[in-house]
Amino acid sequence: MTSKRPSAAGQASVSQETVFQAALRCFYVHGYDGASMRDIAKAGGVTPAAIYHYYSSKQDLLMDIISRFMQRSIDTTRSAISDAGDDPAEQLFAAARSHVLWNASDVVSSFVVNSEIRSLEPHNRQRNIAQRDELQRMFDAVVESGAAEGVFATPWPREASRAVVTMCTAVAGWYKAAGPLSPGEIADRYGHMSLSLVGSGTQVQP
Amino acid sequence: MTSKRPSAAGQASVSQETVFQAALRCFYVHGYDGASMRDIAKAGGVTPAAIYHYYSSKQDLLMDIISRFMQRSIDTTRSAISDAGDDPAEQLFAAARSHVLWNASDVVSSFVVNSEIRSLEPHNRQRNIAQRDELQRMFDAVVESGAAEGVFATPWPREASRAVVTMCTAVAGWYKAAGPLSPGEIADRYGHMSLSLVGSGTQVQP
Amino acid sequence: MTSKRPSAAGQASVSQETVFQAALRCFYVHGYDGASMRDIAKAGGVTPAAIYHYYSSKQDLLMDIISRFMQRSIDTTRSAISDAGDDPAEQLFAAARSHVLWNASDVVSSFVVNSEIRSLEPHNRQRNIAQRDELQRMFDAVVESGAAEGVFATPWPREASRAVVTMCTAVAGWYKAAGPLSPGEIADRYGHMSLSLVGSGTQVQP
Amino acid sequence: MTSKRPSAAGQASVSQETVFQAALRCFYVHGYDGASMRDIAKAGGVTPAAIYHYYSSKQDLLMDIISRFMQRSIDTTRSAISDAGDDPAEQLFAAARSHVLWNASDVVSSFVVNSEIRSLEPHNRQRNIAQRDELQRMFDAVVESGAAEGVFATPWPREASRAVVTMCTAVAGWYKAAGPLSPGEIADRYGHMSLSLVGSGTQVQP
DNA sequence: AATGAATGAGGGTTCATTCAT
DNA sequence: AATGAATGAACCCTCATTCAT
Repeated sequence: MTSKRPSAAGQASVSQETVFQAALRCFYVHGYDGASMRDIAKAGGVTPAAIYHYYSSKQDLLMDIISRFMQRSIDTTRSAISDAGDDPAEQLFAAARSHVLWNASDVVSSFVVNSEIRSLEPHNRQRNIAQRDELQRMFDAVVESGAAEGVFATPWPREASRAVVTMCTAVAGWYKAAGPLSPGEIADRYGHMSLSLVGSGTQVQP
Repeated sequence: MTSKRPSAAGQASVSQETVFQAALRCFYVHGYDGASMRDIAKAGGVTPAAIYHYYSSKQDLLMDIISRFMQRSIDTTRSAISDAGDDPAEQLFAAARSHVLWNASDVVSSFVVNSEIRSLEPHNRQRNIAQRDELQRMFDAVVESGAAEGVFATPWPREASRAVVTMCTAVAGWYKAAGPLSPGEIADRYGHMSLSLVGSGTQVQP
Repeated sequence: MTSKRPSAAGQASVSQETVFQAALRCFYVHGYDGASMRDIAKAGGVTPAAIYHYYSSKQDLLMDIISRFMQRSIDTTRSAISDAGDDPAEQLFAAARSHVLWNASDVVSSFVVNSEIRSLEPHNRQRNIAQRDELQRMFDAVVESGAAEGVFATPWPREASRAVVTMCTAVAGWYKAAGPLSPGEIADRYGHMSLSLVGSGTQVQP
Repeated sequence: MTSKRPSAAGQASVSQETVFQAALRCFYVHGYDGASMRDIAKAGGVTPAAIYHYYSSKQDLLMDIISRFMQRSIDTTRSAISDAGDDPAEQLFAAARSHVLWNASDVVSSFVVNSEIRSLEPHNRQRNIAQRDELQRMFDAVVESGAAEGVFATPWPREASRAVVTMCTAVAGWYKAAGPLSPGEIADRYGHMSLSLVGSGTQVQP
């Protein structure tokens, strides 16, 4: 049963957003099973029972967190590609760059989204897989078109595409705001490494 | 504190190995917090209390699983590198290849090891970080020596090295024995992609 | 840490009082370690989990029982002494008498309080010792003033004072409501015996 | 079922004595229910299972500890009285004195014996009550004979006798070997206080 | 919108005890 | 005489969730 929450669409109440953020932080620190509804309530400054005004269950909370983030990942990537013109190399560079930036901009969400998929119940997991596939397919399309045009030399476009998404997503696992590199610098480097990975001969010289 | 188990060394009893495997499978399916000691006991065909003959706690079980796997990851990689001769390109190819093979050969362990680090208590996490660093440093050394010798063109050896390990490890996240590619084929491709990533001009043509 | 219970002060809820009484009885019959939370819950007609609405732990329950009783012991004794005028003999008689009456009036609490001190965790035990000292010191002051004024002949006021408190407290260990003597009669006799113990020459003839 | 141990009579094996002492200490520190058989085994340097060679159960261990101590309390008191001649005052002085000495000489046993009676199962508790009565009756006899002869002025020989035993036994609850008074000095004082308690006019001047 | 009280199920862990060796 | 392995029951406590108010 889905909650009475207005989902990604309508304006969520202030309290709901508070609960959402509290849950996100708790799942990040303790994991889905390790975080209790009491923990979340305390972190959000509300009563455990109050959470059930916005979410029908703990699972519902997790699903909201994951699906919202994934949808924005998709939207962000789509925009980056469509703004990059027609050159597959420019498109891949832009897609990788934006994916790194997006994940580095919210490492907490990114980590939860990528580590708690297992905690989704079958029905929700299915929807999640669809979103992940949608994201992956955008990268696949870019790499495959580059391979078809001959600008990417890789003989395995599918593996390369998967590796690109994987390594860009993983940035959230180690990125620290206090590190020596800015998110933009890291994103640039991953853009170039992605081009290397697919065997692009026309990659912009760093 | 730690159990009477002979650790990675001596011959563990049959029952202990049974418990170990049962715990591994349960952690894989339900996660550390999601798996109960009763689940593990049932999966191993023993009593919950019997587990405590071999492991002092649930945490002790997780630590054994993780540290054993990490140690073998280190040993495997070290052997691969030292058997590969003096050429950094050959070394990186061999290291990436063996790392993919190792993780694909035991996706269950690999997944648990790479997703339950958060569940380690501070003391154990510290030891785990040391092992992860040891593994990463072996790849770093290869990439850096290649960069110093001029056989790797990458301007960012450190990021490239991290990306290589990341993407090879992640193979366990999607590899299925029933897939179209054999582990050896996948490993080969990742070997080559790793060389691309570091800008190797001397990579063997696939 | 400590529960939300209003302690000795405010009005405790009916359910909390029920739990308190159930725990008291269980500790009396089985001892602290021998009584289980399930026993207590059953005795109070509630669920085990419900107990944790009022008390944060089994230890918290014990501490509430002990500290409440001790505080009333102190208050009772203080009143008795201050109502007894200036004569140390009258004061000691009154103090011993009221202490016997108090302990005989609630042998269950008295027994638990005096036999489960060991079960207190260090922090709580410390607070308990302070209360016991406060009670003992009131008797000490009376005996010492009597010795100083020469109305008590005992050469060892400190030992005598301790013996008085000991023997009066111990009444709870054997007093039975069905016995041949009323609490008042027993209290009178212990008042006189206390005067004997300190070598009072002016004790009222029984 | 009683154990195969040779009871208080025959020569106990060295190991059994070790187990006995370990149990005594554990019961002293943690209480009967609070001490586990594993605790006792560890304290005695043996295996939990080994304990069952000497004692049939945990309860059997407690009973052995309590009944041995009580029997010696009785024997000690009987000797003291019979060695004291015919004067009830001398007898009471000697009995109180020896009882204090005995309890102060083994505060650990004394504490366990006097605080774990509740932990005895019905059958064993009955036997314990018989021993306690036997001890009390020896004091009663002395006080009553003194009252009959007119050398003790107390109008309540029974209460006085109980108070004497109580306060002497309780010495074990606070006596510390490092204290300012030697056991002998404390015993003397309690002997004199006992005479005061029964209203003896012929008590030896301290 | 929000709460405090309550629940039944289950959490990790320890228990006294047994038994084949 | 002594052990290591094992058990079934029970331990204290916390869980997600409900519901009258």
